[in-house]
Formats: sequence, C-alpha cells, structure tokens
Amino acid sequence: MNYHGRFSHRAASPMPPTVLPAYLQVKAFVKAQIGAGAWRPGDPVPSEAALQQQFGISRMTVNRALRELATEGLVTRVQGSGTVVAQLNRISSTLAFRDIHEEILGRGHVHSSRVVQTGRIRAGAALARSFGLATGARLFHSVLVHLEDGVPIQFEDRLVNPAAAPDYLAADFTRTTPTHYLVEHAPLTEASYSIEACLPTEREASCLGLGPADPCLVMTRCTRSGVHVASLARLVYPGLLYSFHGAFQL
Amino acid sequence: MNYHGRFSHRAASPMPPTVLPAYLQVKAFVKAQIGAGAWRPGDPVPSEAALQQQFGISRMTVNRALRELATEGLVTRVQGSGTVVAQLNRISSTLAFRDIHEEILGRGHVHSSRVVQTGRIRAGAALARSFGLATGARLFHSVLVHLEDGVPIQFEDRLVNPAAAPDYLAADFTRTTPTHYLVEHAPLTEASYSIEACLPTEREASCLGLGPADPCLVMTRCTRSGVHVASLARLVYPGLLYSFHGAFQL
DNA sequence: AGATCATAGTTGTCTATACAACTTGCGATA
DNA sequence: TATCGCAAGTTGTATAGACAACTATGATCT
Repeated sequence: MNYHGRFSHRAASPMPPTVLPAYLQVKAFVKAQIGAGAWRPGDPVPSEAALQQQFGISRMTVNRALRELATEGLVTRVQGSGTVVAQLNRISSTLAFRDIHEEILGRGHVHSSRVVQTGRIRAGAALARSFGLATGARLFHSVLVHLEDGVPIQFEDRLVNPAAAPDYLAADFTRTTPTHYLVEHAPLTEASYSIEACLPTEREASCLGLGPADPCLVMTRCTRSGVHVASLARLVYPGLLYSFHGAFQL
Repeated sequence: MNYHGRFSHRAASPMPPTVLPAYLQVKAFVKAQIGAGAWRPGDPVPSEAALQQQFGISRMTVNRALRELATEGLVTRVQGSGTVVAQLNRISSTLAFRDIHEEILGRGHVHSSRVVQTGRIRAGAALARSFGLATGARLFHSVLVHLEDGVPIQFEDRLVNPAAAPDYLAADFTRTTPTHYLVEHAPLTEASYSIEACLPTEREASCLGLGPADPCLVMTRCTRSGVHVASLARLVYPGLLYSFHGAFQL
C-alpha cells in the first residue's frame, strides 16, 4: 500500500486537521478501551499484526503507536510475548520545575530578588562527600530571597562547586538567578530532588516574613554537570503561599 | 542499503549487547554534545539529512532518534524550520505515585491500615461543584490511617462519587486500599494534584501521633473516571518522616 | 516423565521511498 | 519599495519489506 490521502487539506482559515494521523488513531483507540475499562490491567492488547489488519495500515505505524503507549506507561511490551495493559496503580506525571524567574513571569507577576549573602566556605566532611571533594575544599555560597510582586516566595540557599562554575560569585544575582547562571555556564546532565515539609530556621523565617511555627515546603536539589556535582540547593517556600502542581491524563 | 549486521550475536552468557541500536547511537551523540556544552540551548541540531549522512543510516532511523529526544524535552523541532537544542531552564522529571501499599512493600516494610471512619455525607455547594453534582448530593466518605511497620505515615481523607463506584463502602479497607479499589472499579482517565505544606488539623495530628505544630506534607488529589469526578482525596504525611523524591537524567 | 528441538507468533530494529506540510529566503513583479 | 510567488530545505507521516531476537507451545526423542 502506498500513501493515499489519509490527510485532508486544511481550509484557508486556521482549522484543526479533520483527520487524525493513523498512529494517533490507534493510540486513541487503545486509550479508549483502557479508559472505558474494557481492557483491564494485565489484559492482552491485540498484536501489531492484528491492529494492522483492523486499521488497514502498515505494521510500522502500529508499532509506533504501541511503542509510544509503552513509553507513556500505558502498556507493557515484551519481545516475543506480546503487549498487555500496564498496571496503572502508579499514577505517573511529569512534574516540571522552571526557573523561579520564569515561573513568576509566567503567572504574569513581577519577580525581584534580594541577595542576603554571598561568599566562600570550606566544606565539612559530609558536604565534601556530597560534592566528591576533599574535606576543607572551598565552595561558593549564595543566599537569596525571591519575591513575587514584592512578597517573599522562595528562600534559596545554594552551594556551588567552583570546578563547575569558577566565576559564579561574579554574577549579579539581582539580574540573573543562580539557576539561570548555572544552566548557562554548567550544562546540566543530572539532577535529583526531594520535597519535604519543615519548619523554617530562624533566618529563613525572618527572610520570608514568617513566624517560627509556619510550615514550609522545602525542596533540596542536587545538580550535576558532567563529572562534577555542580550545586546543592535548599529552596524554602512558605507553605501557605506556595504549592506544587501536576496533572495526569490518560 | 539493507540490513547488514549492525547487531552482534550475544555470547552464551548473559552479556549486554556490544553494539547499540543505531537510533540510540544518534540519541547518545546528541545528548553528549548537549551535556558537554558544545551545543547550547537555542543552537541548531544537524538536520535529519545531515545526521543520516554522518551515521550512514536511513532517515527514518534518524527521525526516530530526534523525535524521541523531542518528547524527552531535550530538543525542539519545528516542521519546515529545523531542530534546535531546547531551553533546559526547566528540569522536568516524572514523579510517580504508587499505591501506598505497594510503595511501603517496595521499601521492604509492612503495611497496615486503620479505618477511622466510613459513611455518607451530603455535598455542600463547593464540594458539589467540584464533583459536578447538585448541592446536597450524597457522597461516600472514608478516613483511614496507613502505617508503615506500625508507624503512622499517611492520613487519608477521601470523598468518592457514588456514580463512579457504587459499592465503595462495601470494600474492606483493611485488606485493599481505597486507591486500589478505585483503580479496579473505576478506571482512571485523569488526575490532578497539588503538594503543599500545612499544619495538621486536630484529628489528623492525633491520628498521626503528631503535635499541633509539626509540619505536614499534604497532597490533594482529584481523580476522574470518564465523565465523572471519581474521587477527591486529602493525603497528609508527617513532614519529618516522609518526602517525595525524583530524579532527572539527560 | 523429562529433556530437547522445531516452529509459529510476537516485538525490535532498519531500509528505501514517497508524499504532505511547513518555513525561509530569494527573485520576479507590480 | 513592497508584495507575491516560487523553490529549496526541513520535519511529519506512511508504506512494504526484511531480518533479528525473543517467547511459548507442542512434538519428538530418550
């Protein structure tokens, strides 16, 4: 079979395509079966050959559809065995962290920041281990408060590996955020984070205008650039003003 | 060109393949350039035709590589224009929520749960709006505490739409979690959640064995099943015992 | 009964080609 | 000058065929 007009021509005015690409039709079909509960977790999904017949399309197109569904976590494929509906007891969703500057701009608000402190420190044993450096190695240190429309929204305490960003302290953090500076100067290859609820330290509370018993969301983030651990950051958000959001869609 | 042995035969002993599939080689090449900082955000990525020449493979294979890199968020593709390195100022990582039962089992610990309360309530105006029901509509209500090795780890306050799971209250929540029951009986099509830091209510504190000033991580989750809003849940974790984790890798 | 082998069925990868859809820049035209 | 149209380049989708790798099953042999 050759290409014979599965697409429609667009009208002059901006219109969505009237016909979905074939691989999307297959994906939609499978999703509909799963979403309606007709195919339950563990149930077999028709083989590529069967769907090829059913839709009258080529195997590669079916393959693309099922492969994408597999990377989305909706089905599980085993070479030689077949495709089954995945166990959906895990909701997986992409949680995206943008630079705080862009995040605030994206909400249509004004971002500003106050530099609390910058300088160099010597790494203690634990810290040095985190960075893969010798005890006593020098690290850059910056402490900032980010404000959204003038309201403190994030306290950022960051340690930076001089090997990854030698001129870090020369940056003007009222004009460019540490995150942005690091993305520019030390390409990110790996990151890990954890989110917890804590009470603020005394300094954090005063910088964020909080009381000592006001709960905070704390993100601890470790970023790597190539072989180096580039930075370790503690980001503290007022619990009453800030939350992380995410969504999942079949 | 036809298929000429880009794969190596496996040895009898379980060995990783000595030759990577071609599309993975292309992906690795592009990732390496980005990771090393040679190609910076906004820079153009060689066209499919160029990479096809460079690697001596077919265009479809290059296309698959670049398409996957685009869905991973590493590059941005525009039909007619070309491919550029994406702005990586947003770290995006998949945060996976598993059923608390499986999560605890996965840590090699024992899960148990205590049913605090189950019953029916009438929805107030705000609640009814959330569920897309009329004010005064009946909702199922369950309150549980989940324990990990006997230690309270999650307080679960859940409202369920009877239209989505008519027999919800008949379930034995000491044997199957509400999440698991709902996944089984009301296939999930959509979910949204937010994570915040709060102080526990009086009942939450007493159920979790916390003081009134101990900060908590609170996840509020709304799940849909087809046309129905199936469930609204408030999941409270002790801030000192629990955190969410995630990782990102280029 | 148990082990071995062959086979059918399934997914994984790759190719060569084709046409569609879109962007961009350049040249011709008004 | 300004605009239009065209052509080259790029990505998006689709096909038919091929071989590789793996699984599961059943038949055969010991």
